[in-house]
Amino acid sequence: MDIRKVAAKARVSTATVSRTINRSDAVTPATAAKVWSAIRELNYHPNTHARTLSSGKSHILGLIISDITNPFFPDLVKAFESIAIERHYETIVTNTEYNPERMALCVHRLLDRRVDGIAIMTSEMEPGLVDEVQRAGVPIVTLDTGRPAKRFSNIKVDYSGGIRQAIQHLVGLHHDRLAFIRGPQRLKSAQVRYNAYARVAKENHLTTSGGLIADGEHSIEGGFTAMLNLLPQKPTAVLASNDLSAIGALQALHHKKLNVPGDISIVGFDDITFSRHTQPELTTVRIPRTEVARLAFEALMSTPASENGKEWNVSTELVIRMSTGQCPRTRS
Amino acid sequence: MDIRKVAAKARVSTATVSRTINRSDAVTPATAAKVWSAIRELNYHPNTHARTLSSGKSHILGLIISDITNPFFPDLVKAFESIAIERHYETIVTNTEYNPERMALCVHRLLDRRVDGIAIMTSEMEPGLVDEVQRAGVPIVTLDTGRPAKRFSNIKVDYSGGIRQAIQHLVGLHHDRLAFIRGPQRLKSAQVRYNAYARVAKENHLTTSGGLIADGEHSIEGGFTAMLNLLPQKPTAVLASNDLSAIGALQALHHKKLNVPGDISIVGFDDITFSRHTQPELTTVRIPRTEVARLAFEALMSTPASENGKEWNVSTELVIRMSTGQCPRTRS
DNA sequence: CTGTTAGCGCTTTCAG
DNA sequence: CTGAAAGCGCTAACAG
Repeated sequence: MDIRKVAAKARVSTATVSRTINRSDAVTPATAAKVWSAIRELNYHPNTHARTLSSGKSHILGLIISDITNPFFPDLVKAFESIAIERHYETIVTNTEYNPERMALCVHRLLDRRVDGIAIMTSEMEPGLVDEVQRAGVPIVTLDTGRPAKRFSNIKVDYSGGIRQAIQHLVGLHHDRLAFIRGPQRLKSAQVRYNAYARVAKENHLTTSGGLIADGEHSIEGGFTAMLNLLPQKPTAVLASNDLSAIGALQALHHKKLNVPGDISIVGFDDITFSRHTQPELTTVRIPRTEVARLAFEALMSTPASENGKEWNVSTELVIRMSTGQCPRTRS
Repeated sequence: MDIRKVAAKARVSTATVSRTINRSDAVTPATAAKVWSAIRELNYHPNTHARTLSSGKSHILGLIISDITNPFFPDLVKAFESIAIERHYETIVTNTEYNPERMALCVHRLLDRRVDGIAIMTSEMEPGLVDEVQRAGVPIVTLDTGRPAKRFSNIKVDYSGGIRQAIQHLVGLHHDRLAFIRGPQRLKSAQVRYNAYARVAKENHLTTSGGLIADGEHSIEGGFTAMLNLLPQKPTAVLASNDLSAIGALQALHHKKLNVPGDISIVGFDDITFSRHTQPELTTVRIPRTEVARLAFEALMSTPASENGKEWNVSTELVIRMSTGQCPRTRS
């Protein structure tokens, strides 16, 4: 079942069949109709590999993430795939498992498959790999990594703005001892969040003594421990670098029979699905992942083979739920 | 950069290069060495599409799931991909979004990409589609759907056994009013769980009056509502068809200021990651998803082009955590 | 507007 | 054990 059979049945050349499949407008509606009906009758499906081979475009996109098991990613992946499907692209998703070697492997596999673009959503990236992709002539888009260059775009999330939204919310509730649970400082996105906390806290004349900073490793367990370490410093509110560690903090407080937000307020970052279901529901800074996915796709599509990419900005949104309230000391 | 350049550099024919790449043992170690070094020097990567076109094997597998956003799936997907990579297969993951039309679309897209096998892990399946895949000559494996047939394998999870484990655990704790939160009855896997509950409860001479059954839709919200509806019937323990609805039940009880397991015991099903982090930690029946992924891959690999598939069994495991305890009425 | 034809890069007989 | 050559199924000039 190949294009020749269709051509024969429709009594045209294979070129014409190819043209009508590709919706070239250089085909008379009449002949196109003949071809389509032949296609239907024979239940013909073009061979994508043959297509790729001769056209040079695979219509496959690569999406690299850290770990599909991390609740940050599923929404992103889902959104990216939906958009891709809509635009008739297939997507291959690969996990780096936070491992640089594995990241290199992912990139190479995608390059071998001759993908038409690679979206790297891991907030870490070896510059060497970007080069390689660029040399391969494949558009690439990353999350918070580097500046636009040849075929290279970047999506920039306004983490600082998000932290500022959170702190202002807390300050508005009269909190004055604001602790921070950091993420792994080797992650650029975690660094940025921490720096923003330090800066904005200072702007608001809040103490940021060492005791108010703890490391939460961006995990529930880490957040739990971090919160326990923070407790002796009597913070009135705690800002976590991501939702997972905020959830850990929530559990630690529950464990210590402290009330949230009665005794302490908690704010997360990311707005993973589960944040809506914690006890109490978590106030958090949302990263609009659907939007990120959309921009990533757009960036890949809009980067003509030889042009420079651009920088795409996305801003965060404070989602106020039940884990934040008036500072206990200032309540009537 | 193609196979010809390599052949030229190594001073052999393209056939020989092809053979050494494919590790045919019809190549002298000496010539193979020459070829490999040429490959390395030129940094040659075979074009997978050309390969697929002429060999007929794409080395791509399709993995169809309902929704990557459902916490049941990420582990499964991750495990499947790791195994696939290890064995040098690429995998394309697609979401049906619980929609039959979309499922058909997924299957067709995969067939168009000439995948070497399709794993459908959705616990729902149109028989028509299976036929189509079979006719296309592509091995297929499903989860709890139908009996083995030509190139068609099935993985059978022992849901009944799981329900039995849960009920026996509860009976051992002297519970006698055991409620059940059902899943959507159009899902075969949910039906099986419900039927098993009814049967095993009866075997143990427990009441299963209508009031002890509620619909939880396999979601947190659904579980919440279901639990509220169950409360007037004063169950001493509740078994949920999946963890999400068990988590909803937990929240409902918390909301009503009831203690788990002091007042009521709760058991979930699946053992999603988050079950370890609920308050209290959820006792649940684990479906070993890594094992399921492994078997699915194995099933696809071990189905020679024209042979019948087989049935692969996987059993569940009761994970006892903190949400179950002695029946309150029978405590000293 | 349609047909002819030369590849795309690799695998695979078939000879030798 | 190695090479020559015929495709795999499609696209893209180039003619007409």
